[in-house]
Amino acid sequence: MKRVTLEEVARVAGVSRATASRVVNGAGTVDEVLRHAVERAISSTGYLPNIAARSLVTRRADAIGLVLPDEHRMLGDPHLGSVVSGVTRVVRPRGIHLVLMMTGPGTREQALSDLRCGRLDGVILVHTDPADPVPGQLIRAGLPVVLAGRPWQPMPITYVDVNQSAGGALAGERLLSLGCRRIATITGPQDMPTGRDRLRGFLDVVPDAVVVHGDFTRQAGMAAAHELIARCPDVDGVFAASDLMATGAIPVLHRSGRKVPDDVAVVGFDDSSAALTCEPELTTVRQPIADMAEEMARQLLRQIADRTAPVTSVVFEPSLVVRSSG
Amino acid sequence: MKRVTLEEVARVAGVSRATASRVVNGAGTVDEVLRHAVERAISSTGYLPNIAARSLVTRRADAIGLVLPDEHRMLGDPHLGSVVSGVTRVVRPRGIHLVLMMTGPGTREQALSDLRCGRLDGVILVHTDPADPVPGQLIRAGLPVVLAGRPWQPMPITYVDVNQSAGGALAGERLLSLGCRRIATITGPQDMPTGRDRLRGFLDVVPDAVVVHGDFTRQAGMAAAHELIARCPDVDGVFAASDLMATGAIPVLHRSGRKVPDDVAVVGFDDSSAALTCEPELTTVRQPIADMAEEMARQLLRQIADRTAPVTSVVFEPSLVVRSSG
DNA sequence: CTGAAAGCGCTTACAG
DNA sequence: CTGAAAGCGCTTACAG
Repeated sequence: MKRVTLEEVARVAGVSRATASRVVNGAGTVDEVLRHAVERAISSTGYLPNIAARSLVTRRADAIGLVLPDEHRMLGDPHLGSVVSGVTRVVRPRGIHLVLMMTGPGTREQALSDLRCGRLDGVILVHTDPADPVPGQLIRAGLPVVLAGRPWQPMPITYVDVNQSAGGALAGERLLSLGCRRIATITGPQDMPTGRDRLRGFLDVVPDAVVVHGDFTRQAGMAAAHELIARCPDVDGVFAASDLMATGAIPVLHRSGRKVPDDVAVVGFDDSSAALTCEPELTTVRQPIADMAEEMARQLLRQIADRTAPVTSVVFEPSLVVRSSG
Repeated sequence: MKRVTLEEVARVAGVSRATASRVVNGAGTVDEVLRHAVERAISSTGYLPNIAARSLVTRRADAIGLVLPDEHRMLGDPHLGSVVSGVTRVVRPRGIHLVLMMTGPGTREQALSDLRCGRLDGVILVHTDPADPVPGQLIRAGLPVVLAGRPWQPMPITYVDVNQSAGGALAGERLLSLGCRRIATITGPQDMPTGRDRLRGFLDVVPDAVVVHGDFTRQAGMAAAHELIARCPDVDGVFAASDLMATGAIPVLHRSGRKVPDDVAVVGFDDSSAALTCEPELTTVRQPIADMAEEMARQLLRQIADRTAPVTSVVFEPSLVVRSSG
């Protein structure tokens, strides 16, 4: 099974390599007759273009990177599949490869050098943290990059996010409409935009809520529920800023003799798979992850096509998924 | 920021392009003095090799594909993160890219042509189904491939799997040692090796178990639990062949007035995140997914390095994770 | 150990 | 619209 080159296709079709190349790349400026001859030659020889040779001259890798944080934070992330699926939808039809880079601490620079040496045309950065220098370096180098989620500090970078505070408000309104009178929230980390925004939106709607701090993990949800019961025994509505925290809190509430949702309504955030496997099933705020991922890919492709494209931010609206817990 | 080429490094170091190339690639046959000169030139110029140019001559892409089934089956897959993380651990230090291909029906051929045109050096195939022609085509073409999980039909292909029947046996032994007398199992699909093997191993240990069929989904777990209660009201031990089915079955058991684990012990399979968010937490059979993924990557790299490497299969042993449900 | 030279397979001005 | 030719940046026999 030897490799078929353009040279051979051209020979079979009786045209020059240049013409063969034009029809492979869909240049409109080829005579019908020759085009057909080349097309026949392509299928009869089973020709596939050598991507490396093409890249060498076009200076495009036709590959983008999806840079994820290290395993500790990502292993349990319920959204990875949806993100990949969304990005794939826009990238695949264009023949662009999705390169997954799961980075440990200090390894994110890998993406930078892949970009610099032309091995990647651009990257989508997920879950950066405030100390991460990569986004800044990327911007300074003028390399195409899109952030998943608003950056920690304001910076001129394209990002896609969900309206986190609107999500918090949705949760608050739900608990209010359920008739809850003593409402509490278990927050996400307050040094993350996500954590802060969800809380802010929630407090806009339920200003007198009891606030207990958490960090999005299940363990934090359990600890917070204990604290909540002690501080506020008559609590009848809880907004957990992540589904994971909600799944931690519910068993604690149950064990304290409180029924969910009869005694305490619980609303989560994420609509992760945990929302469905928990008992009762979780009412939760949904982010359209796959759609957001599609948009990130589109934004990145736009930047790659036009290096001077303006910095953009796209914010999606969350929705409430009503199930049994609240 | 213009691109630095080997040519320039050579000029700065005062050597030929060939010599510069040798030190970049770590060929041992370079004089100490020249080597140092080149290394200095590399860092002073910030040189990064152009991968496309290198690929063109080495005929290696330095990229492998991870081919996953379409979103429907993968979105909820709890293992994606672990698989990626395991593969990354072996692939990254070698500078090899991990290309994620999430395939819809009929799209798996993409991987094949990427392989043929040299854009990928090999692929790891996850969750093939029996009708999938790709594994066969890959083998026939002599292209490097590793399967995640035993193939449906016997074929000469390298794969990595967990000892599924040993896992079923582990679950059976657990229920037995708990003193259960009326034991049942909710099976996976019996046209999948995974489903069959888990059942077989379980029945080896609990030959008189009541068997209800499922398909690994949560819905199937709920339906099966209803059937089970009807057919066998005194059931006191259940092995669900997936955690998802277990999380579906438990609430049904609860609603029927049976306490888990007091009245009915439940053991799952997968040690997925669902096992932790369910109440009570699930006792389950664990597969060392990340280790298995590492091994797949290693096997693939071996095949890429040596096309005549013998077909191998590596089978890992599962373990029982005891929590509260059984 | 080192360098001059060929060649990997493609795209793209440039002429015609 | 078409083709001859240059060139993308690297690696690797081949001589020396």
